Amino acid sequence: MPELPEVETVRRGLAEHLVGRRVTRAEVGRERVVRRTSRDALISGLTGAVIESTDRRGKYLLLPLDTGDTLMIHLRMSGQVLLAAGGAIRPAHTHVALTLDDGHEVWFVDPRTFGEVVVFDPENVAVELPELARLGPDPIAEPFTRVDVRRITRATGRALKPLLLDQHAIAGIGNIYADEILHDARLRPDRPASSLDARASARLHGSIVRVLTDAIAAGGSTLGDSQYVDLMGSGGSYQDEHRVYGRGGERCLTCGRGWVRRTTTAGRGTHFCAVCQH
DNA sequence: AACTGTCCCTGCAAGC
DNA sequence: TGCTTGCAGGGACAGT
Repeated sequence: MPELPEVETVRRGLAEHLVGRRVTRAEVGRERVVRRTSRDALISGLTGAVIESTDRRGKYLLLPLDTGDTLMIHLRMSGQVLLAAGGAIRPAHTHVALTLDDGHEVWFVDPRTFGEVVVFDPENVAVELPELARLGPDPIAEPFTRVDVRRITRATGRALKPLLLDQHAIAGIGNIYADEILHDARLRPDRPASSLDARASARLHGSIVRVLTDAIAAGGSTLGDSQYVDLMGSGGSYQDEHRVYGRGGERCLTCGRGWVRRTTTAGRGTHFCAVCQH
């Protein structure tokens, strides 16, 4: 499922192929993916617009347009953004198709339709896209220091895993990377965040940055079921470096002594090694 | 503030 | 083999 590293990989593909391109045609299939506004709003907001740059905050893809508006794409669980030749056969669940002035098409494909596409006015973000306005710091795209992590962990009574999953606290971390980050930092997911001393908190900061950076370098994680792929349809390879996620019941790769436990926290599958994580 | 549960949706896997 | 049921998961939201 797309988290910060996967969305960043898609963003880099968009930066390479979409910047400077004009949208000559916009088509919307299922109205659900444009539920925040409407089919007409998306089509009129995109037709004739030039994509000026690419940005990302957490899991939100942001493409500023020359009209002053910004195109936002959120992949949620099963969304994909694909680049294709004009006129190519569109896969099932292609809900938005944009034709570019160089003849290529950009597709938004999403079987579960949890994802969404919207054109909004960034001047009015607090009203048009309130979740984006309330997002916490992005650990890769924005300055993010150990002082930030210290502040975030001290100010709450929550456990580490739900805190990492909270997009208002830190933007971009989902279930896979929360488990991998906590394993890397040798911290239990159910440990109260406020119990971290300065040293453990600094370790957590290091793990957040390191795991996300490594995952971006690997092009993200592509699991068997969720089928994350980049703009060109290629999968990532970071799943080969997962040490706990999806390894419940296996011997811990890090300490070689414990077994990876799979529990449920915050309604999500949680994986950790009780021997090396405290 | 911080829990839990619900909803949205489809594909896949397990059970019958 | 073919059905039904359950589960996964991002994230907003409602209720406690």
